[in-house]
Amino acid sequence: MAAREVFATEGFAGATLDAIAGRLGIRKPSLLHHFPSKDALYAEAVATLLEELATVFATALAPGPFAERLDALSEALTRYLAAHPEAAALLLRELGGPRVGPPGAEAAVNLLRASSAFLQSAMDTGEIPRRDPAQISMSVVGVHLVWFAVPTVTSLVAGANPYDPASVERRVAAVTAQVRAICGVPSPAMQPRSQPC
Amino acid sequence: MAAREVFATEGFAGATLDAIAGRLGIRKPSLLHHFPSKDALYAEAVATLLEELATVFATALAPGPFAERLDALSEALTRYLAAHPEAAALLLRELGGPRVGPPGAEAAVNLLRASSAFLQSAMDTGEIPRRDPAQISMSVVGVHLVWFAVPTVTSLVAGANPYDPASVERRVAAVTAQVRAICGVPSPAMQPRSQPC
DNA sequence: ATTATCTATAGATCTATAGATAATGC
DNA sequence: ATTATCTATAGATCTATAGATAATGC
Repeated sequence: MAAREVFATEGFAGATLDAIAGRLGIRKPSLLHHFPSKDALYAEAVATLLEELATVFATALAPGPFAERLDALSEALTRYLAAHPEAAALLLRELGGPRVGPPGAEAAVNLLRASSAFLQSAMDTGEIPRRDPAQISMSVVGVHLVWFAVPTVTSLVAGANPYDPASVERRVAAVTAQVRAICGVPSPAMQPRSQPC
Repeated sequence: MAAREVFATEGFAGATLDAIAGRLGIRKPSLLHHFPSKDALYAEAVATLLEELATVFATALAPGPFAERLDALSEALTRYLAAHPEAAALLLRELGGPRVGPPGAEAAVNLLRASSAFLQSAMDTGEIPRRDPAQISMSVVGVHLVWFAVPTVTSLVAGANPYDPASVERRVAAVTAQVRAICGVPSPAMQPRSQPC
């Protein structure tokens, strides 16, 4: 949606109804015909984003061994964020701002709790070492979001447009390995010293 | 500074000069007596934040073995962000928004390049496996920032106020281990399988 | 540092209009 | 075929407020 992009780049207060309507090719009063207020428009933008994320989670977390499910989740999230350039910035703004409230905060917290429960079950079966799942979940979210939330900085530091297909592939590979490492999954590439002797 | 907090929580457009002046106990025209414009006030807030961060980097990166320097940096950054509750959110807003430009973007990119160079030197000496330093630097920044940038969500997921002293200690311990893992530093706690046999 | 004031603009409301659809009459 | 209704759109307008300036006080 056009509103998402404007809210993501300009912030709630900086996003004007004129700008959003302009992107849609209509006038401000027409936009307000579809939504009772700017707040309602914002709430809808955030809600649909979180619904899409919940779908990504549910799809990626299909049955299978822990490491594969973790990789699937990392890859699916990265591809979603790459395909929706406004998503990461909007999420960070929404979750951090004073506007956190239903439905934004609750839906996001539910996703993070699902992630923590997923990690907890892997700890219970001994697949990964016991750690505080909340500490890991928040960090994994950070790894995923920041790369796409600050595209200008990312492209300057990485030397490539992060939305570039080749760039996305490199990010998928890097993030998958990094998330494994954070969770404590033994990854051959990350632990060259742990070869059997 | 009071302006930092308002910019961080409300965003640039949402931060009113009245709100900032109110926190300072003065009136709006008095605030504009010290700064020529709102933009100048914002630029100053971001610039001083990045100068403080540069100091934190410089202090933590004192000579020593790579792993110790990395831990010192993780700890120093976490303690700085915990002591300045508005810093993480302001950084993410600034680096992600359309307002990225001197001095914000340049100073931040310099810090990230310093971080990448630090990692590169450890790869050159074989202390950590060769990876793209930019991919690691951005992820490490994500790990550090998001935890403190969305305090409402963090406290709901972690079940504790992130600015609480005990909570900060737990975060320092978790982040230090996670950053080591992302960088590929063998950490006994994270790699129980790599004991000599 | 303040009070008073200026100017611009934002969200929101009101009224009107145009195309499409449904219900009704012949 | 006609009338009524529905839906989306727009221009004009209202009200509030934001950033900024000028004049003044201490």
